[in-house]
Amino acid sequence: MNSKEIAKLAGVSRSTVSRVVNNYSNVPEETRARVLEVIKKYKYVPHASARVLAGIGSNIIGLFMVDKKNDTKGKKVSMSSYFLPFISGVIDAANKNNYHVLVSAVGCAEDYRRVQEVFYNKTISGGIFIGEQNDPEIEEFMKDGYKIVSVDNGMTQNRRQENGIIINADNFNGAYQATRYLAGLGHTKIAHITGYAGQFSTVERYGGYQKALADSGIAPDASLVVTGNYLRSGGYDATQKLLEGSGPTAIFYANDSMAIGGMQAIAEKGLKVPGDISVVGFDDIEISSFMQPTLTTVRLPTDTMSANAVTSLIHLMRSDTPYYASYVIPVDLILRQSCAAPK
Amino acid sequence: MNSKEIAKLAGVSRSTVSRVVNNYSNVPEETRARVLEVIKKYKYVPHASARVLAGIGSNIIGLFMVDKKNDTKGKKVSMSSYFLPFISGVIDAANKNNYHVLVSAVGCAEDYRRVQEVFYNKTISGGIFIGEQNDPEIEEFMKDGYKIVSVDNGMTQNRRQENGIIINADNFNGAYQATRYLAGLGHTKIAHITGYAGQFSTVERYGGYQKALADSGIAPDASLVVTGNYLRSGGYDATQKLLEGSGPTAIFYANDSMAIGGMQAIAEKGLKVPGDISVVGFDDIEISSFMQPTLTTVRLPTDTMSANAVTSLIHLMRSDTPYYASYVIPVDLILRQSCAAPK
DNA sequence: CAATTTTATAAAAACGTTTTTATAGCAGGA
DNA sequence: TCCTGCTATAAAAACGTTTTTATAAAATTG
Repeated sequence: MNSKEIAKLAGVSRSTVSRVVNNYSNVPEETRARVLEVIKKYKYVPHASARVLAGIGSNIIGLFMVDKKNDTKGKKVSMSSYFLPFISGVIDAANKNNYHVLVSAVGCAEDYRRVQEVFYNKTISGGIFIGEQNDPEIEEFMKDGYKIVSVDNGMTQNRRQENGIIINADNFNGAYQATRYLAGLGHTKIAHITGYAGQFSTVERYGGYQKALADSGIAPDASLVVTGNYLRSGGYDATQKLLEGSGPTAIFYANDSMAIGGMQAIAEKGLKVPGDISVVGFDDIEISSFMQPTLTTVRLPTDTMSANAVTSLIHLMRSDTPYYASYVIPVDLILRQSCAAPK
Repeated sequence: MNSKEIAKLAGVSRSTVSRVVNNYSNVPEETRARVLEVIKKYKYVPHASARVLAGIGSNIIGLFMVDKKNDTKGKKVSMSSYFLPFISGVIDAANKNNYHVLVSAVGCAEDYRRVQEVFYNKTISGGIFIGEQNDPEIEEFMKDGYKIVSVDNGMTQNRRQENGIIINADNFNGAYQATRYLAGLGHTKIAHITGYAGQFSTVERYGGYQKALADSGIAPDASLVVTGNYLRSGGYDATQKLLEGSGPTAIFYANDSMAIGGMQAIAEKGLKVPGDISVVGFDDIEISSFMQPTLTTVRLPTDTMSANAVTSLIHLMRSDTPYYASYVIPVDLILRQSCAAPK
């Protein structure tokens, strides 16, 4: 069933059907009603591709999850735990605004071909990237004028020139709060397991940690900082390494996954959390509130961020003048059971 | 940049460009090379909508997560924990076959309008539904000839007539294995917290439990069966209720979420898992291996199921003769720390 | 070497919309 | 009354492909 047939059945022209479908004003009530009746009767829904082709633009946005920390050669892209609430939030916000969401994962360079395809072939009219990215491909897309919102992005600092929107959690402040909290409990030997080396969030969280130490009058101790990688296994390994040296009384992990891996290493060493060692994470992934003890952590406001991403993108897609914007979303420290004053 | 311009630049006609793009055989090597060069130079990618319109069919499939257990009035649809690996698996399998995935959540009747839209307007050429569904809407879609694979579906029994594919985990056998395992450890007072009343998986898992009791020579005890709802809070409530009566020495929960809620209730009662009560779940969601103690459970083979769903759907989309098929995927009992012999 | 088949490729039709242009009918003003 | 401007709507053009049809040139056949 197409608009031509509907037109014939309603005794009007295709143009009139189109005007009714698109709710234009210049069609008298009587005609409109007649057309709508036929549309309803035959369950007519305009062909999406035909509309896009005619210039109305796709109502699909892309959601791309960038995760290159994992080995993805031939294997499937494993999604970071904190992606799920994002996906759900983005879909929800998009649907509310009458958009559909095409979801894809980007794990290796080859995957960018697929992303490029949907941008170039006009399947989507805008895209949201989530996850650490400082990939030239995304810069390229922005330069080409495609509408892009980048969440948790590594570019904030250096590349303010492009056309696009960047949304980040306040990594620095979250780390600062977490570390200050530990210091406030009386800890002075506060260790830090960092994120993946070189990533923006890693640098920011490390920076917040350092500033908090300084503001608390605690001298930095290089032996208490171990490079991690945001993975559970990395947290486990880094913690083992850390516990070989002069023992800290508290550890601030750059994310929850590593904290969970670390707690396992701590337990295997025969130490108690928080009795012997206090632990703080970052992200507040679902598992964290079910650990024993439950994990004190910095909550990533995923709902705010996903909703913000969608509305920003829609704004970007509707405006024709390119512009840059950067949002930093505040975070909260969630107090649970994994911290205590040092003995 | 469109095919007309490419044609002009390469000194050929649009038809030839099309034949090159689609890798048809009847174009000589020399011409093909010339056209490909221009295409590459100008980064030409054929307009997706134009191709669909011309009859080539969309290369997008829909992935619909059905979850009506939660209150979704105005709120966002919260996704069940076991959806994430599915999404990831489906996207991965689809991408391997050159399909993109449009993801949507279905929480209320209104959401079906959105789903209907993408089917009717030809945005997608097939769809996968995940989650308990016995909704007339899906039946309707199947009847209308749309290509559909339904995973974890409630229809298996009664509606074999439709055109579509149904994939289920072997719920009955999983529950059977779990219960037999508990009986094998020496338990005789084995309780069961069921899933959401009326759902197919609930019935099957309950059935497996009953059969295992019978095969183990244990008389069924109605006071040891409590109706749950697949939610964490439901597991908590049901367990409290259960522990008021004559105490069981083991509990088989119809899913992990309820088992996790239940373990909390058990701990609050001052009882130990597995010392006082053994616990088995179902699904093997990510959290389960991080509980203290780690949770013995029945693993849902999500990878197998998602890959199976995609390949089945592609098969369905490519064939023109409608048919019905139903797959039951075997499951495994994963032994961890939450079970022990009764005192 | 003429007749026929095959090959290469151009031109045209089709897909289903939206948007622009055109036109007929009619109301209002001079 | 005649012109002007507005309303309702039809017709046509445009969007960018694929597919079908047509045709000229080249190769093959007897």
